[in-house]
Amino acid sequence: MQSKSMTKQTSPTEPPRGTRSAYVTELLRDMITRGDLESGSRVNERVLVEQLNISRTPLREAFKILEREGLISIQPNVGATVVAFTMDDVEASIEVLIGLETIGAERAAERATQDEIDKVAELHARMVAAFEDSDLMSYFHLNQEIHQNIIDAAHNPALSRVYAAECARIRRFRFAGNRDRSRWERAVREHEQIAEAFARREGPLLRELLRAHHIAGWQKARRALEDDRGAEDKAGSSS
Amino acid sequence: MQSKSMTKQTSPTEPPRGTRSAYVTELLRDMITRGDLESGSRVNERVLVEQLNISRTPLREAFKILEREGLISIQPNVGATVVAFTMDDVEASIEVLIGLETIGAERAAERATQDEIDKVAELHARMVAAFEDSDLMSYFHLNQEIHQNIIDAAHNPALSRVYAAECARIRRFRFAGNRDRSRWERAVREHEQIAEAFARREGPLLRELLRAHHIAGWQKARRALEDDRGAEDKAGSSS
DNA sequence: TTCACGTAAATTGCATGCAACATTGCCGAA
DNA sequence: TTCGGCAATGTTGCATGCAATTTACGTGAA
Repeated sequence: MQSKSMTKQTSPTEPPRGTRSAYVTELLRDMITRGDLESGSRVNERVLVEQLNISRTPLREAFKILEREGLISIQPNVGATVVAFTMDDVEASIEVLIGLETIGAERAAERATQDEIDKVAELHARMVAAFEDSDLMSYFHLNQEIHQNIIDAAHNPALSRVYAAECARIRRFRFAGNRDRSRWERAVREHEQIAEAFARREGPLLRELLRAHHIAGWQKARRALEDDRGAEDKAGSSS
Repeated sequence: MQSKSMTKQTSPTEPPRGTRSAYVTELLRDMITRGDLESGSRVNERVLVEQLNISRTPLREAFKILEREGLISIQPNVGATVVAFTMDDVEASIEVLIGLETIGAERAAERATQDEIDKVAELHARMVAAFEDSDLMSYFHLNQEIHQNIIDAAHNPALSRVYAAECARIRRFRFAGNRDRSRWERAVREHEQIAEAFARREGPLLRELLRAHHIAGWQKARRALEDDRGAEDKAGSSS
């Protein structure tokens, strides 16, 4: 910890490749997504500087980036806090994501290359495998990747960009969707249909399948999150 | 609500209200929108530091923000350049904006308060007045404000946020749309219908009117911009 | 000519010190 | 007690210096 020279090992876990700024941005994003930094909590510069072994300059740059991404909020002369989402906020984001996929689905069905279709098929196969292994983490990531790949197949850079950003904002609230096995199984079946519709370039069908998929997933996730939140409120009011 | 940022030069003793970081971010955004910083050109820190009379720290923070907004691009250890849009890039953004308004229109028709409807009616009246005065600048800003207000009436914070961000990205390319009087007149008539549909809460109609409005506006703007670009290429500013 | 290479200049990335602002805690008055 | 004000502490905002990297340039060889 005391060695602050240019050693490659700053911590046993992560090597800071690229710029410090980008490195710490990604690190903080992960910490927020994973819940290491709680919603609504203050984010102290000094604490993070010591914890992450970097100086304040790149950290503050990361703050600015994350603020623009909608993950933290900075009050001038006061400090940064992790943005606290209400369930309605998340729902609003989902509504936006559905809208974006609505545009993307039809365009993707028109414009996708065969390679892109194959890629989604491959990701889907791997996702099914993850499901069968009950590997929730891999499943989750592959799931996200499939959606992003379909969007990307629309060949609209602005769309890809906005979609990715909005996904990142609410990622931390979407784990909860597939916690019970029955919903999870249903989600996999939905994905099966989605992958097929995409492979057949059936834009309108793809669009509707995606919409239904998101709505169903969010309903489950919302309920799970509300349970969590209720439990939290009862358990940990010791902050 | 006058033109507040149409100032040109930075006096030696500026009034940087708020943080320097926020101040310089807005300044740079305006400079890009206005074309003071050309598309594709390098953005040198030292030059801006001298020109804007601030130090490198807030400037570099502004760079990070603007990069996340999609206005500039930063290459590590090399520097920042103003993002150069192709016509297809702009069209992609418009496609996204249309998609966002599609979601927004129906929700806004359902959820708008009477105050919000009145506000749009008032903005519309002022926009018509600007048109009759041939005040293109005011017209343009009121136009943007109307669209944003309709979106805001959907009461979806994520949507408002994303829409505003995407508008800001391509603002500099949308001036060209109403340069010939006939298109401008037609745009005003379209806005008349839009305002009415909104007032009557006719969601689907509003959605279609907005889509048609954007497509028509963009077609004109694209042609105008392509003419400009062609002329530029001939005039020859190569560097 | 063109290419290669090494050095100098310019530019960026980051750490750190200082000043400004906000927050906390204490003390006294009502 | 409660409230207001003031000092002490902590935190943020910014300027600046230094190291690392890139870019520009000049020299020489093929």
